[in-house]
Amino acid sequence: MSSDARQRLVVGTMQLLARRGLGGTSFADVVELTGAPRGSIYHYFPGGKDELVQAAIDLANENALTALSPASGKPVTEVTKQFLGMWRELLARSSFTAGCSVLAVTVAAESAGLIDHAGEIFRRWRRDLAGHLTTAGLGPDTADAAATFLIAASEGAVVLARAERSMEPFNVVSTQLLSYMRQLENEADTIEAETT
Amino acid sequence: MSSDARQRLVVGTMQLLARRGLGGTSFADVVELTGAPRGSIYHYFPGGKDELVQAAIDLANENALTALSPASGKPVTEVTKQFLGMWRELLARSSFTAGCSVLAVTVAAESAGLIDHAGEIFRRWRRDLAGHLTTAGLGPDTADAAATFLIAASEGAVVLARAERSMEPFNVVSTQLLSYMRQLENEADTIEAETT
DNA sequence: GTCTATACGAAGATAGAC
DNA sequence: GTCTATCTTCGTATAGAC
Repeated sequence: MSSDARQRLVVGTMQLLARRGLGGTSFADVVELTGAPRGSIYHYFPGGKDELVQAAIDLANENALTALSPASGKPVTEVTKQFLGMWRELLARSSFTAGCSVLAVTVAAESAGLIDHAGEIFRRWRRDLAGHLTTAGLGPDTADAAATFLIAASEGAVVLARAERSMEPFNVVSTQLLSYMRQLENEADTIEAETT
Repeated sequence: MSSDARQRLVVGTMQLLARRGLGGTSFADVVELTGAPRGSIYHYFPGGKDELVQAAIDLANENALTALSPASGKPVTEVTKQFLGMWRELLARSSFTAGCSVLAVTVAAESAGLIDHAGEIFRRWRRDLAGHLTTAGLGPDTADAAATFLIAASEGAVVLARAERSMEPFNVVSTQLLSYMRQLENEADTIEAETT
């Protein structure tokens, strides 16, 4: 398979971005981690680092959407738990050394194109998550707002957990978020009961 | 004043960290931005970049605590607005090119000491903010949780706003947070009314 | 498709003059 | 306290052989 090296490069770059940030991720690091041929980088990514990084956060995007898809059709709290679980697992498996690669790129990008790409990914997450919440019974506006809130608080919680090297702040935020979402769920059920 | 150059270096480093991240902040950048003498860096910070960055996020810490202090003694929603206002102003003044320097260091730090330092700052913010919320009438546990929630969601909202180059996600999160905090305020008032 | 070699600049850090 | 010069390492990127 000719694109095997390419895929390894993308996966490795995503992991390194999540751990060391954009400036801390060099080609040498990526090659060392993945074992991919050095010559493959510019073969598959003639645009250089920007193009490789873009592909890496695209992968992070797809991974997130995939991780969220089993929550489709489930209740609001289940969707919330699914999203939180994704981040909790990342923190646990990495012993708090990894976070969100899209966030890492956002706060360190030097090219406007990379920032815009990160922005599109976040928009995509917001839209996708809002879709799940709408399916779960929330009104469109409520779902939109809740999705953005959920993403922002989760991202922040991951950063706090990394900095403190502890799951505690993440757990605190998870509890608050679940409480908030449960309430939205109840309000939606109440409205539905009143109007049917 | 002999420490004038030192102060300029620290301020400039903090600003650059907030804009370009840790890896994107070089001594050359700092010297150019601040106009400080090149020779001053290792004179005031013999520990090199780590020591300078540490001083920079210490300044960010103090700035945040100072910005929050006028909220002391005010209601829960006022404390919340004060905290959110600090970040909103940063986003607006920088046209979405700047964020939190402590977050930037957290996601890109290569030395354990720097991460731990960032962790201590976040802990400090959580404690300080919880103190204000307790003064405002929340119970200690509720105040602790709400403070962490507020910080996490704000940090995440700043990242989303930067990525999308828009205040919209930040506004959405602000609204949700205020709604949540208002509710805690009401619950606390109710309990107080019942027990007095 | 992948390799080695290398160009070229920039990074952090150090030494010694002033 | 500040300067210039320099060391060394590392970064991205390119060229050309295989």
